[in-house]
Amino acid sequence: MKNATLSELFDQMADIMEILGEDRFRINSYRKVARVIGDIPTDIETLLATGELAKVPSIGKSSLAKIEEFIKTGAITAHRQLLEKIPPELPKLLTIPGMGPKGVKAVYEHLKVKSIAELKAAIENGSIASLPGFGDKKAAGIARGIAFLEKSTGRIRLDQALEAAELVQRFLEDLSGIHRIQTAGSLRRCVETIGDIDILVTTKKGKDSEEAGEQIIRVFTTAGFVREILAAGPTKGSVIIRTPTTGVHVDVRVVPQESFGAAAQYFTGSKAHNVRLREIAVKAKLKLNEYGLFKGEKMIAGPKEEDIYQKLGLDYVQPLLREDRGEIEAAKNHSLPDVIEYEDIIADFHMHTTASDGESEILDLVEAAKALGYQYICITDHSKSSAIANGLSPKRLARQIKQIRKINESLKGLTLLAGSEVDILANGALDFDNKLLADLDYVIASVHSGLASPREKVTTRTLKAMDNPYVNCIGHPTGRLIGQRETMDIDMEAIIKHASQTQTALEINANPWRLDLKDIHCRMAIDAGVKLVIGTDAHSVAGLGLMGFGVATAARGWATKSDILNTLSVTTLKNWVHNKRSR
DNA sequence: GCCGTTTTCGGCCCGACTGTTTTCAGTCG
Repeated sequence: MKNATLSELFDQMADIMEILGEDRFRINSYRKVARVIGDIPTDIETLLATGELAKVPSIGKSSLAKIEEFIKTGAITAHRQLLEKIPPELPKLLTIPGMGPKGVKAVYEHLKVKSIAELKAAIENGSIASLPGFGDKKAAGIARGIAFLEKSTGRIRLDQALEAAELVQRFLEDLSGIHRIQTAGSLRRCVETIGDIDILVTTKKGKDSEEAGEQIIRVFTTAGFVREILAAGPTKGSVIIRTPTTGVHVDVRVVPQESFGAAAQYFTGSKAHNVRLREIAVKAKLKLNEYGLFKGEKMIAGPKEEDIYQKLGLDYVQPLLREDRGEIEAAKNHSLPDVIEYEDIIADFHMHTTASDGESEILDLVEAAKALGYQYICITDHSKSSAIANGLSPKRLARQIKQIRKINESLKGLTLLAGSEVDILANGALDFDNKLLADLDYVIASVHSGLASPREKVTTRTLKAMDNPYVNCIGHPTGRLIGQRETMDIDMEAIIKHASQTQTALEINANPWRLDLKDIHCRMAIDAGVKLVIGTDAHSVAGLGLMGFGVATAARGWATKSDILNTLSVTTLKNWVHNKRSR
């Protein structure tokens, strides 16, 4: 799959063109192409071959030719020519907060600075501060930017972001003069990783509301959890807050009450989605900004987010879909999907007990599931090959099945199903024989070893597992751990196609470390008619609470209720399982 | 470079904050 590489190449060309000071609209086109390619889940080579790529918006003739050249030769001439114009390390300077293309150009042209190391030296010997347009404060700011970059672990996981946001939110709730608090940005859209946290605050109406805003920013930026203030104006505060593991960038923005909807829309993004909206506004001779939608001087929408969309002639697009992945077109012609919601979930299909590597007993999980309002859950401990996870031997699993049946007999209000997370062995065989699997209600098959094997191998073994009539689902299909372990090099198109042919569901593992399948693959699977199942992979009672991350990921993949197994009644689910076994 | 219910040429989203400035450019989101 060359999509990621190509996306990077286009971004790199845009970086270099920015430093060279070329036409910004042209640069923008390259950025757009980079984003669009990055969002495409299918192999770009296939799309090119079928002619589909030429139909993708934002990819024009010129980009198409570059992509074609890359597929054929493994390089793009235009890219190589751009690289020849600047030192190879120079674009890296753009990653430093506070360094933009003009700054990079200036330090290179005046001081021959070609790398971050050389920039550091130039700051220390004072030559940066003496550049025209620079100064002591700016030099110090760049030094802080470098330090941040060196310490930073990059984007954080959704659960980490949520925790940090809650800390700030609780703090803000205690302040006076606040009308409403709303998290925005990528966190509200539940993107799998978060760069910085955006929190929107509206002030209560009144003549001193402006002053109240300033006061809020002042108090926020001087709070105890703040490690560093990046900016603090009358309506916007930007800080790095202390967390146990890393620093997190948090922006708080204050707007008047009547602008709440417009501001929520604006700060939720995504940027690409917003640009599209503002283009539509301009065409309708309107202006859209964070304060409202305006016709001339007159505000025609602002307090409510829904009204912004409505006045632009669009159906309301919920935050999870705002990525410019076709939702604007769908909102225009009233074909937005009615995506899955947390309330639709009545079951959890993936959890571990003390029998393998979990921390909770079956009965504890049962009670917790009841409290969550579920109708049924499925116990899925590891199989014997996962020795580190204390995987169950056939004998132990047989005993556990009996135990589960017994508990289920006396249960009221919840059905307890017996399952297993069976290892897919290196050759694609399963860790238990079919006779034992036949005694289970539901079977997840997962790869836990050999994740770095070649594409061919990891793909074939998973395909083979799907052929087994007792395998109902492939657990965490790509094996990735966000920020820690790359995805397996697996042929997702082949997996999805075979899942459809064999009536095998694919898991959305709800653990924020995994979110596997991820959103764009969910959408691809749904388009192919594959069922998805959300599993928390809980290793304790608390783990059951991760369901929301999985639901959000499904919704970001445009999943509706009917795409998700967790919405089926236990009877329908059993019929579904039976269906594959009797094929 | 891309695109077209005002256009195949001439447009292309919007505002806050900072620092270095005498009125604004650069950066960021």
